[in-house]
Amino acid sequence: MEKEPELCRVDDALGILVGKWKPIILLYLLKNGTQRFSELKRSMPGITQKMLTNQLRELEDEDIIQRVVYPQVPPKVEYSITDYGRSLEPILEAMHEWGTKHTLHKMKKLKQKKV
Amino acid sequence: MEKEPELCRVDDALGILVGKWKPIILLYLLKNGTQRFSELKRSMPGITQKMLTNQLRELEDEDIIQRVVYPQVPPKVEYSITDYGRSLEPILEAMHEWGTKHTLHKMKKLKQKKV
DNA sequence: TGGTATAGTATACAAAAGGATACTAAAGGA
DNA sequence: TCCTTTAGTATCCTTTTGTATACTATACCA
Repeated sequence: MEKEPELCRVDDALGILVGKWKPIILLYLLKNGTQRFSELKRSMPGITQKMLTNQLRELEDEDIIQRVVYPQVPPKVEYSITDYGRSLEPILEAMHEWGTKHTLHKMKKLKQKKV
Repeated sequence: MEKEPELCRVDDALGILVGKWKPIILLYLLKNGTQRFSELKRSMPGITQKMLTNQLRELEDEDIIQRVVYPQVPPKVEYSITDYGRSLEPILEAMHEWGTKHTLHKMKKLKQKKV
């Protein structure tokens, strides 16, 4: 057994993915390609403008997504995944898969609580 | 193109992993097997007793770890990963790998800011 | 009799994340 | 002239997370 290395590189990935809407945004952009602000908003009922802007900015700051502004009125802004962002796909994939696999487990727990 | 399914099963996995100390605790238990409370505490400088208890309880509530109390004085309590918890390993693995791979990217960004 | 060790709990507080609501500019259409 | 559309800001508030500190029980040891 070797001494543990810098264990927590995990937090690097986690830090980027954490945020109430970030996974949904990323999965959406991964599946549907480039999207305008309003399209994203419409596909996420419940999100406020502020939160959407905010989460997009954070993802942009990490170079996970790209923001392109068209100088028009009314404004048009498009968002898309960067290649760097795309490298997160396996992780999202793995989490999604885990989540679907373990829905059963969650339901068992719910039953326990009701008893 | 099909309509998107229930996209965000991702949050199920994410919800379990999120918490300032949870990934470290999990990696630690995965690598080192069963550990007592005090051993965990010693291996995580900076964590408070309250936080450690708290994070362990949350992981226990999700059936990710198991808690065994020995009726002794002074008390002895051991924590270990459950099989269910072990199923998260690939995700942690993937995130850790991603994190190490992209340290370079982070350093580039740091340089940019300094300019 | 007092100190040590273990695994906590209780309380108060600080910081971060998220939400609700109102506001903006500027072109085009009725 | 006013309304609509788009992609935002600004302000304030609530909830969730995380931190600091002090306190507990009880057996063993000197």
